[in-house]
Amino acid sequence: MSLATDREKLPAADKPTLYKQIRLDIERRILTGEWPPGHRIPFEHELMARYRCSRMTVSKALSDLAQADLIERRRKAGTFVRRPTFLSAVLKIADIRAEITALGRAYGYELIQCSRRTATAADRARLGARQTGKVIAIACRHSADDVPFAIEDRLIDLDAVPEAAAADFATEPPGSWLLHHVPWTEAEHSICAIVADQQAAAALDIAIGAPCLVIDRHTWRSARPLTAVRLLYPGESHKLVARFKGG
Amino acid sequence: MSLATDREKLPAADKPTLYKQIRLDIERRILTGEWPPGHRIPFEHELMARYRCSRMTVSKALSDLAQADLIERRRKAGTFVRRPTFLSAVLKIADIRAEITALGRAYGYELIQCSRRTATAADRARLGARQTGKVIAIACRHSADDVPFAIEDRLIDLDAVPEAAAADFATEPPGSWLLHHVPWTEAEHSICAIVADQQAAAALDIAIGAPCLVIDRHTWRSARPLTAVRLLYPGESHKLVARFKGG
DNA sequence: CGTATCTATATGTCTATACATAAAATCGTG
DNA sequence: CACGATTTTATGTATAGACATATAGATACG
Repeated sequence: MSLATDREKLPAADKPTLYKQIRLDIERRILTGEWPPGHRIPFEHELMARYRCSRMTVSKALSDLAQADLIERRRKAGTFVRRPTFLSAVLKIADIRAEITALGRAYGYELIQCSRRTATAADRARLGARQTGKVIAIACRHSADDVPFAIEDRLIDLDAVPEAAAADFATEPPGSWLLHHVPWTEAEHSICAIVADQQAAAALDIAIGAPCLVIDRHTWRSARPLTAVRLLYPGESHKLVARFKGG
Repeated sequence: MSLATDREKLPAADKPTLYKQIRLDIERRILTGEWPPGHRIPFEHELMARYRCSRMTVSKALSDLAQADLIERRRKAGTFVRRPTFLSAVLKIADIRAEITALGRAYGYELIQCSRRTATAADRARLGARQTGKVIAIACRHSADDVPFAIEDRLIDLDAVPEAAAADFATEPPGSWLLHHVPWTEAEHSICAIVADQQAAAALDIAIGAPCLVIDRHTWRSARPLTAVRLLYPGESHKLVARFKGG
């Protein structure tokens, strides 16, 4: 190693301050699975050496990640990648496959429809995209222990997420694929209740007129729309739980 | 002012480290309205003098509050109390009166029932409280422009929140009162969809069988249950929106 | 008067250091 | 070996100082 000119290459950030770069770098390793849940993150003094900075700086990056519940810090023991909790996962990460797996149930996935087209006016309105471009439209169904769990209707902006063209949504659910391949900066959920019409009732194997929970989620990266998804859950058998810290 | 022995009295915290005490102190002033939205918080060097600590320490407290969207920091201008945004408010703060007022609609409140009793087994189960004690049970209705907006069914643990005995829930909605008088550390929301039964339909002025959104919220202070509330919203006319930052 | 430039200043980041604290690991003893 | 006391160590908090950066407000200029 030579002098302080050869810091490791790091992914770019909004304002590439050092602690943000460190945070993003570690976050990337966690989200890609390079550092799986339970993995011990290098000690602060190791990170100091790796990034050639002071302990306060790596500590700030780690504290940020700890506050986001991505890692857990234990005195004397070290810092570890947390396994995502079901509670916070629902509204934050919202990967249905991980959610069902975490519940210890058998995950089932079924692609109903997947098509690629030039965005219609309705598609653009739904995404909130200004200019015309290509989109992927996906309909699929998630099940737990062979019982329908949710149906998903998604639109992905192919110009914002060109890698999605190569993804195989017949085998991997789009939510999981996106979570692991596409970083996002903002997400908005909008939740309401409806009663099942004939189509929803058939897909979810419930009665017509039964209550359903609808979640519309929009995701952006730096104000650019990435994807819009509508999830339909059977209403009473299902609860969304979110936990917040206020202290 | 004498020497460093006379720091201002601050409310207690879990681990009363200095920056947490500062954070809590400022948070209290904001939540009680002593520092209303738009108010400029003292400059860092003023806070340094007030709390007799270094700038890094007050900066950490302020950064925490900024991350929680309670304040906004602008270079050269200073630090200001943010006016709560509707978006994040819904699932985080959940003060229905503030929510409706922020929408520019006329808020209406109607106390349906309010009683004080020794906690039954059902009450204890609902609160998650271990020991028996006094509780307040409240039923009320919120409306916007004279249209029913939500009905509320709440239980408050009087042992954990003794001040509630003196509150007048005939004029002030319990959610607003609690928000301004009782600090909490954890909250959990659980959301599902149901269809309106006869009673709910009458209270919300909707059809029997119409979809309703149900939010069950539990709030704790340092793992001690404070209150449990069930909110019933008309399902389709209403959307809950929550926004998250992931970057 | 409007506009471009400069300056003062509050926040943002970073360093090097110090001591506190919790808990894992070790040691010593019965 | 079991168990309590001691040591070690990684994180947690705090400090004083430095420089960066954005920008509100003052100033100079056309």
